[in-house]
Formats: sequence, structure tokens, C-alpha cells
Amino acid sequence: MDESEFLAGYDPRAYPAVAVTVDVVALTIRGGGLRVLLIRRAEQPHAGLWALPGGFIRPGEDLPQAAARELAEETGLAGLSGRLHIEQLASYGAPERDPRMRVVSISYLAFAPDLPDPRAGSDAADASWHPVDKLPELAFDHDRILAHGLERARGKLEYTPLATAFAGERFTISELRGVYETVWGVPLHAGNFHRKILSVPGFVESTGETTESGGARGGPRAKLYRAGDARLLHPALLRPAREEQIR
Amino acid sequence: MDESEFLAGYDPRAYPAVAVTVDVVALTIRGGGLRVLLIRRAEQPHAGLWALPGGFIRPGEDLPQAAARELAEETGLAGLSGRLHIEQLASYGAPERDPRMRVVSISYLAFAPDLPDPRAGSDAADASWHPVDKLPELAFDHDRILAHGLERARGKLEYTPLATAFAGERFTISELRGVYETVWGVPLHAGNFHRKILSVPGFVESTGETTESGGARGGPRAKLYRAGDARLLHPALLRPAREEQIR
DNA sequence: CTTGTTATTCTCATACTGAGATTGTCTCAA
DNA sequence: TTGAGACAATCTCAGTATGAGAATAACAAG
Repeated sequence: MDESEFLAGYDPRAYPAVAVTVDVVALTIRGGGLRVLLIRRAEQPHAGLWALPGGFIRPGEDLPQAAARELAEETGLAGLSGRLHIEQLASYGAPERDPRMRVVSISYLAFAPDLPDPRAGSDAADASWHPVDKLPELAFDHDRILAHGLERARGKLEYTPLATAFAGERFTISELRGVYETVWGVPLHAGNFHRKILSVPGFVESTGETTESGGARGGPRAKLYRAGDARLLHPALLRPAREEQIR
Repeated sequence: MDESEFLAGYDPRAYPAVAVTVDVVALTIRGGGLRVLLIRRAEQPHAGLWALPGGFIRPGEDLPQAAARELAEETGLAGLSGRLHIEQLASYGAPERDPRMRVVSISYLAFAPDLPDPRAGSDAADASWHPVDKLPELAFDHDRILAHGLERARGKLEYTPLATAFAGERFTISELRGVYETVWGVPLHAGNFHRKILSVPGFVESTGETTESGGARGGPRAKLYRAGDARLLHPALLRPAREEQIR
């Protein structure tokens, strides 16, 4: 039997049915804090609970494409494609994670600068940005997925220029520091941060411009930068080490 | 309609059939080089080609469990559970990656110290360890999965004590350096490496013993160490930076 | 015994980091 | 209008980490 004969007689139904979904952990910085996009489920199961935006993949659709589609569909946030960073996070397939049937979920992690309020899409009763430190109960195992996404985001700030994806087109060093402080949840030394950012090749490049005025509460005008061409930070910008993480 | 009513009337067949597989990138060090476990496919499609060990997940089986089972089944390497490190790598779901049907594959990465030769299991015509720098043509998109696994392994040596998973129960600093040199493919400065390993808290701990004799070509007896209790290396042990990776 | 190999430890120059201080510009409120 | 406080940007200094090379000593093999 060669390959074409084999395929002609192949019966996909011989294998147990498994559904595949994508779920998206979309993060942004709003109101001075890190927030995640959640939708309130309109349908069973877990109707009424908050959940990560996501849904079943469609035939002929690649996984990242499905993640981007679900994000747009369920939140009304169209045209995200421009400044949206999206990457695969992990997959979850515990047998009982969805009461309907065996569901394997591929999670994606997305970052974006401050975005407009979402509006609930087809399967959602509501959609909004929730502070990650004050979360409601989540459907399925989405609390675990979200925790994983947060840890990934915190780690990626260390060795990639990801922080610039949370900032606008042009930004000041202080704004960039604000991104780090918000995502990591720790204050950073302004002087040392400044020195570090400018010394990492390709992290930021100067625009030659400055802000129109000083800060809201005083201070001189700040120079404006844009994201540089580095894909990895070298040397990395490490979080203050926490002993308990190491062991 | 409450949740139980909903579930009673739910029809899993309403969704398009998708199959979920796990594929395992199992790495070890053998014959002075880094090797990956491959099986030769006995069945269509791609019969006769080499592929990563893997297969369909079973009902009621969690993903890591499926990965461990496939690894054991297809290679005859039982009892790996002891000193085997296994972690999720990534998922692949491009629509045409498998000619049979829509298949989403969850890949796992496994590391082990030198293991006996595998023997081919049920679905395999052959199984063996292949040097990663001299690979045959691989089935499906397994070349991409393998490349991803290698890059992950190389990166994890930097900030985790993973290298000890490639070494035996007790090992010398030089053996550990050999692991790094083999996986990274670069020579390291013996003195600096030695200093670094001993200065990272929790990486290795002394056994108080030494090797029975000196090295095969001379040199004093080396002290023996075992893996320490650190889960992260701090500070990390970075690869010599390659400029082209950064941009 | 001699030569070559290797484990282990040092030295020294350079680079990077954390903490704190300095300088000068800007906003705000008295 | 002016003084106080905020903040951008730069600098200092000590402590720590790294890369390169060298020194010392133990051991294998001829």
C-alpha cells in the first residue's frame, strides 16, 4: 500500500474526538496597572463567568491566525494587527478541563499598547480589561493559563525589547521604566535604568525630539525614543533577584 | 438552560474532527555528540522516513503522560521515569502538516543521561539516536520541531541546572563542561567555567569523593559533585554572545 | 623518569550593577 | 512672581562578574 492508497482508505473517525481551541492572554497597561482582557461567557458551560477570549479552531486555519481571529471577534478590537505582538504560550489538555468533551487548548500571549475599550462579540456577554492583581473567578483552567502568561511576560521583559510593545510609537525612558515597574511590580532605580537602556545596543533609538512640556508634576522635557532593531537584549535587563525563585 | 441540561444535549460531533498528537524531542549525549531519538516510520504516511517518536493522545490521558508513554512505547526505553526531564515545547497546527487530516501536535522536550540503545516499538521499523548535526530527512514538520527543541535546550542551559540532567548521578566539573560544550557546540574556558559553576549557589554540591583515577590521558583525580537544589541559575551562565542573534 | 594532559586555583584588566548624589528644567501653588 | 517639589539626565564609587592567561600540582603513558 503506497501513501495515496493509504490516504484514500483512511477514516478520521477511527480516532476519538478531540476539540482544539485557542485562548488568548492579551495584556496591556491601563490606569497605571497591568490588565488582561477577559470576556464574560454568554454560553454554557460556565455561563456568566469571566474567561480568556478564545474558541474552536476552524478547518484550514492556522493556530496563530485562529488566535488573532478570536481576539478580534470576541472583543471588537479590530485592526490590532499593526502594533500587536502575539506569540504561542503553552497547551493545556487535562482530560477533565472542559466538561463538554476532551478539549485541548493552545494558549497565546498578546501585548499591546493602551487600547480602546473592547465591545463584547458574538459569544460574549461582556468584555473588559481587568487588573491582573484583582481578578474575578475564571472559567475552566484559565487562572492557570493567565498565571503562566504573566510569568512569561515578566520573563520576556528581561531579555527582549518586548516592553516597547506596551509603549506608544514614541516614548520616553521614564515611560519605558513605567512599563517595567508595572509588569514586574517593583520600583526601579531611575538613574541606573536610564544608563542601562541607553547602553544596550539596539534597544531604543533617539528620535531627536523631546516631549512638548515637562511632566505633569514638574521636571524637564524628556527626550523621545522609538524601538530599536534589537530582537534580544544583550546584556539582559534582569529583575531584582528573589531568592525564593531560585531554589 | 443550566449547565447540566446543556451538557446532556451537547453533541461533540458538531465540531470538525481534529486529531491531537504528542511528539517528543528526546536528547542525550552519546559518542561525544548531542543526539536525538528518531524512529523510522513503519506506517503510512511517510512510511520509511525518520520521525520524532509520538502519536495520538488517548482518552483520559493527560498530555505529559501521553508524551512519556509514546516515548516508552515506541523506543522500548522503559523505566525512564527516574532521571528523565520532560517539559512541554510548543504546538504545531498548520492545516496541511499531516496529509491524513487536521492534526495538532503538542511537542515535548526530554533530556536524559546516556541511555541504552532503543528498540523499535509497535509502529516503528527502527529506532536510534542520531547526531543532531547529521540528520536524515524527517517526516512531517519534524525538522522544525527538532530545531525548536534544540534551541530551547541550548537556551535552558544558560539559566537552569538542566545540564546536570545530561550527566550521571555524580559528575566532575569537566564532565559538566563537556555537556555545555557539546550542546552549545563551542569550547569553554576551563578555569572560568570551574569558577562559575562553584560560585552559582545551589548548582552543584560536593560529594566529598573524587574519581578513582585520573583522566584517560593524564591529569589528577577530579572531585565529584551531584546536582544541587537550585532550579534557576543566578547569575546565569551565558553563552558567548553572537552578534547576529541579537538583531 | 620524562613528557604531556588535566584539575584546580590565581591574577589582573575590563565590564556591569546597585546605591546614592548632583545639576538643571519644569509645573504648581502660595 | 517666587519658592518648593518633581523629574530627566548624568556622574561617582564600591562591589561583583567576566574573559584571558598563567601557575601549580597530580596523574597516565611511554
